[in-house]
Amino acid sequence: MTDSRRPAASRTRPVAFRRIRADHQTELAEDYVELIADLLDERGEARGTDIAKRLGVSNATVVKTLRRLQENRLIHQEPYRSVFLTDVGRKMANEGRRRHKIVERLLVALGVKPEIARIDAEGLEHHVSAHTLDAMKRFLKQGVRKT
Amino acid sequence: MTDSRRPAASRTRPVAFRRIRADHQTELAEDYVELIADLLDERGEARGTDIAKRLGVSNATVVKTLRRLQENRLIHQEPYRSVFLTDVGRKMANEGRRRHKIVERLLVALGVKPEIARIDAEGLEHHVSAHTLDAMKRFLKQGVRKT
DNA sequence: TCCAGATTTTAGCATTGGCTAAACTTTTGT
DNA sequence: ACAAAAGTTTAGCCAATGCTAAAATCTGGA
Repeated sequence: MTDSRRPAASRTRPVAFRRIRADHQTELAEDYVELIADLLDERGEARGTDIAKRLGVSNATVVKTLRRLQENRLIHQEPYRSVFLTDVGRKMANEGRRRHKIVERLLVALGVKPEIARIDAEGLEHHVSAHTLDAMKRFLKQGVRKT
Repeated sequence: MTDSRRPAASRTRPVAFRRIRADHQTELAEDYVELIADLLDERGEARGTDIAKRLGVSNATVVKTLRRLQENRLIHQEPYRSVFLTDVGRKMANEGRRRHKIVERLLVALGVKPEIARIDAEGLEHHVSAHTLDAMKRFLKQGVRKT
């Protein structure tokens, strides 16, 4: 077909879009475990209501999502009790925080206002590949260079 | 409550998460119109099947999504015919391309490999605020410097 | 202790975005 | 011109993520 004559961008696209769809699946899970980790650190427990408040969604939605996270062994919880992270969940939370920090620091280094950097980083962190994250880290560490 | 004693990050979160959920709603629409714009530029028409191939989803899914886009006046199409963009759709596509280009160029400037920059930019472009985009533009324009 | 108020979960609904298989058009080759 | 092939749409399914209202459970104060 005309395929070989198409610009490379066209052929890479399905890959990119497939990854985005995959990322979206883990995105919510990551947000939850990070938030739960924060709450546990801050106050030793993480109740559904607190999660709901910070995420800006209803209680019922949180309950339903937590059930799924529990099925995926990221958290455990008994009815009417606080949520806790499994080892897997804790690891995911740490990984998320790490990414978040790097992205946020990068934005600030670029001159983005801190409050905005925090908000944007929340959305961006889930779509940064390992390679890009490394590049960001390198950039932050060693000042700069440019073409 | 304890609210005033919580770190600022906690209080900003609902804002961030709400924006992310909102972004997700427009994300698919933006991807579609950008893709349609590309196809129209490349070959003068954009058929459902081409969109499906590039997005990596089934034909049926594309049909269903296009119906929604048409309801939202972003595209128009007659059955069994090519899709076209409305003025609104065209504007959205241009805006998306602009953001995409800046993000991709920034990643490359940071040392990310071009293929990876392209893929990552596809996921990142929807979560970059106007302010952050400006910062990126400024950074790209004036070479570099660092704290 | 025990019940009233607060908290949490369940029930039930809607929308989005995915799929496959079947039905329907359009196009093409003889 | 028309039948077979190719392309497109419809039908009907599923899972995820959101909601409100009702039911269930927990807890603190009398």
